[in-house]
Amino acid sequence: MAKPIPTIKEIARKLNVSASTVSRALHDHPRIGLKTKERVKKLAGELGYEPNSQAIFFKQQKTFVIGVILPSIREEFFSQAISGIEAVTTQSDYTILFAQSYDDYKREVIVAETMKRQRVDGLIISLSKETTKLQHLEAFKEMNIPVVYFDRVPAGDACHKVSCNMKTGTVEMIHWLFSEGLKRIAIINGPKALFASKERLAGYMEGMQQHKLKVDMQLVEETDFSEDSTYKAVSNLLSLKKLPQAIISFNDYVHMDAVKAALKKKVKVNRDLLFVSYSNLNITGYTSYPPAASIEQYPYEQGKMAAEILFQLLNNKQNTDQSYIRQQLIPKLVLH
Amino acid sequence: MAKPIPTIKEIARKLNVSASTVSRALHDHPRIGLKTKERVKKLAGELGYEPNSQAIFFKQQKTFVIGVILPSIREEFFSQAISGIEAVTTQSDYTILFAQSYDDYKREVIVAETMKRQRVDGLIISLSKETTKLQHLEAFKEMNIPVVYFDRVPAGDACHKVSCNMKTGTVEMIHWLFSEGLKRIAIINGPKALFASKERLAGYMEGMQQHKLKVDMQLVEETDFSEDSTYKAVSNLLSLKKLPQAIISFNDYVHMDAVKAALKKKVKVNRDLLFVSYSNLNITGYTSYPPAASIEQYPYEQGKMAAEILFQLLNNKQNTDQSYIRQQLIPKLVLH
DNA sequence: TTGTAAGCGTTATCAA
DNA sequence: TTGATAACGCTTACAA
Repeated sequence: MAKPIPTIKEIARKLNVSASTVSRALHDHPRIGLKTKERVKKLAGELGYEPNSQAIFFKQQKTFVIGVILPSIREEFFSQAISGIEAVTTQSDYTILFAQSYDDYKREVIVAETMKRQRVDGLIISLSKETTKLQHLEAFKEMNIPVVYFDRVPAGDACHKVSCNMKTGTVEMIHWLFSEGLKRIAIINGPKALFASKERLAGYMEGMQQHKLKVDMQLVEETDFSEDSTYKAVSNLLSLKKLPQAIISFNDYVHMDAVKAALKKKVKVNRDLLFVSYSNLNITGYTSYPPAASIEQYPYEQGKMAAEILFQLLNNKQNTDQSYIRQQLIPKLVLH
Repeated sequence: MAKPIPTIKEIARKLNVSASTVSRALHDHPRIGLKTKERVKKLAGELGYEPNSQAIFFKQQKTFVIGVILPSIREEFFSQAISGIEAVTTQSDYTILFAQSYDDYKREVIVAETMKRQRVDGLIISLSKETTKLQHLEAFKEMNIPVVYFDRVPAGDACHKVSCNMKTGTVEMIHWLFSEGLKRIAIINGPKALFASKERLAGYMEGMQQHKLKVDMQLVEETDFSEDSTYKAVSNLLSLKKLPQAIISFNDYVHMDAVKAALKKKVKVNRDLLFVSYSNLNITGYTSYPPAASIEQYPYEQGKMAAEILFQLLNNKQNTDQSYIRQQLIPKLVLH
């Protein structure tokens, strides 16, 4: 059954020509005999010859593979993002080596190692929520493998990254809430380590101050994204003497858990207490209590842009220009 | 800036030993001098040596990469499945080359080609809903690359596959509906070409007959999974003279669209008309009208089993045993 | 205990 | 127009 894959050598042997001739014939090299070319192509077709990319890549020191590491593909945000990445890579005949960190720093290090060993030509990553150190990724740079971060990006300037300016988005959100007459605005933020959390907080502060609203730190809660943690955050907010009039959740998943918690506590969701969120995912459309407003973060576009930046870097490898590319998308407030 | 990745040769040169010694030292070959071993390892560490897997794989004629082709990772079903696959591959130091067919046959062919060129060691695939011909996948067999299908599997016997026995599941569902006193049971099935659709229909027929219920083909609708198509199916059912008492949707996404449609038509969902479904996805828990019952299809387990079968095949490559492995999971009816 | 050399499949360079 | 050869990085039989 094992009809082995023919190699150039075999074709050469059967045709009594040299391997290089076969190679050239298959590549339509200009100065190769027409007859030879045809003979070679014919036999190659019959034998079902397939060039061995492993060998080619090995020789070229390229793999035509880019690594993609995401916290969790189950989140619609990331599944959309990877589709954006895929849209770009397909065009360039690149493929995607995929792995999840499951928001676990150790796993992120391990899968990064694996991808490094696999010699991916480039890496696109959205950091795990636990990640603070970046040695495992700095290592790529040393090997001259470009790394592009997106969405969950490091704070510093010394990296290529794509993200949504959540500060701006949050300011806009508060602006809208204020215009609706709401002044006691709470936020359930993500883990402090996340850059995205810092941005949200900064936007929260700035937005409140712009409208001369007092910032009450009791209104600032935090979740590690587990349902329990979000439940606790909601509990805390609902046990305050002065109840909040609106809750901004870190994203739509937190939002859904927050609503669940609020309903248990008999809150009249979006009547007594307005829930708003980030991400603007499709699934909220099917839920009982979608957020009254959500900030669209364009995951597909973020993925696409990250991939585009990566290819830009790959094509300028020898380029001495060592500046970093940083793109910020302007999020859009979507009312529901 | 380009500190190039050191190779075995360089280490050998700097240490005035041969490349083979370095290779053996790094692999803890038993009969290599302790001192040499240490010297080599030390320098390798200092230089940040990383074995070039490309070269190793090239030599071993293996890639330690398996291809995974899914219709759409945005569906929770498939994102759970790939996590199951990943759980297995990680243990064996394999990585996943990932691509989506977007339920487009042509795309499926293209990405399959790409993976073949990349010489994946094996392939796991869930077919696009358009796929009827399998040449693009037969080609893998000829190259001795094992292929394992899961969930959306071909009908024939001549392949390795994992799926949930949806016939059994559907019979069980009808059994339960009957026990709830419902007799006019409609089904919104998927495209006829899908094996999964055939199984559901077979189960529907059998279930109805078991309970001596008349099978009325007007109660059997079909959707191509688009919201419009599902809307039309629901419309048709609701315009029947004798209205159905229950609707079985192909999966939870169809279910959600079906409910949306029914609500537009002023149906009292799950009161006048009971909605049940397949998949038992988490997201339905957040929706206003989760299915009254859903058939758990164990996507994570299916992915895991498919990967396990694949590794079994990879480890028995020379094995002459050419029988096909076919696994069926028994789905579970989950009441909500 | 270590070194030498061949080989994996392909392509590029040089020579014929 | 075609052929011979070397090279990519690594492993491994065989030789020393």
